[in-house]
Amino acid sequence: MAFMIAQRAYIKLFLITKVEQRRGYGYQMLEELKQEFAPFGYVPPQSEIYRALHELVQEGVLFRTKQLKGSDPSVDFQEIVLYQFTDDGTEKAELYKKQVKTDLDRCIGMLNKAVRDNY
Amino acid sequence: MAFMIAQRAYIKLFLITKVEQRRGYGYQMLEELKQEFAPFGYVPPQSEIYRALHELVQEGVLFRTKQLKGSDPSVDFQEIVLYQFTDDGTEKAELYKKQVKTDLDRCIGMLNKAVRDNY
DNA sequence: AGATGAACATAGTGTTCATAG
DNA sequence: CTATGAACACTATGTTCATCT
Repeated sequence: MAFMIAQRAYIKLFLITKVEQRRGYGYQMLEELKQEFAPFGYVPPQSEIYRALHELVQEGVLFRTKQLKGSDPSVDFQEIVLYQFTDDGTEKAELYKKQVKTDLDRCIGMLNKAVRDNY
Repeated sequence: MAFMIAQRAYIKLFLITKVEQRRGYGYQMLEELKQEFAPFGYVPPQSEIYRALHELVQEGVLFRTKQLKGSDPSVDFQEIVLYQFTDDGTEKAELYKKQVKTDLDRCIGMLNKAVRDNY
């Protein structure tokens, strides 16, 4: 058993939830996460978000569709990669979340123990 | 800012507290920590305990004294390395603990956020 | 078995670079 | 500046080995 939860797993969790709420793309979700974690002084690195998304595709949870960002192609040519759940992606995601939940609880327990025992 | 607290820092915290309670030696504290963390399925690796102790010595928090384990040298020749606080070790330890506390709280906050936001 | 230490190998990262509109 | 991706570099860690009683 590893000591703490990995950053990758932690980020994947949030990405899954974001895709649950609405189809999203990497850069967008990255910026949102930066905002959310700002109070903790934690800046999720760009590379980790993309690595996490790639892994979720590899694992068959998400699939990619490319698409132009703006509604008017003559104005906005920016191509983005949208992520959404595969057919059985929702199930797989739920399973994954269940596993991560166990680990989260374990980690919280260990950190609380540190506070209890040493302060 | 790193994502999570490092295992090294986490272990150093417990080692400091153990030395506060009584002078101890590596193997002994390792075994105690193994017991304490067993419920979490976490087995602190031997190498990390020694590395942590060496670092605390480097940082001037602890100092070492060698000593025979048993009371009767004709029976027990096992040499152990006892650790105790240096003159200003207590202060340094307190400062270190204060810093780690901040990080512990931050980590607990981030893990709780994960539970709140994704379940 | 108890006890200490270091060497070696690797995974998970952080940082930088490449590309494109 | 938005957006995606990969290459590279590093550091904390896991595993193994060495040594002694």
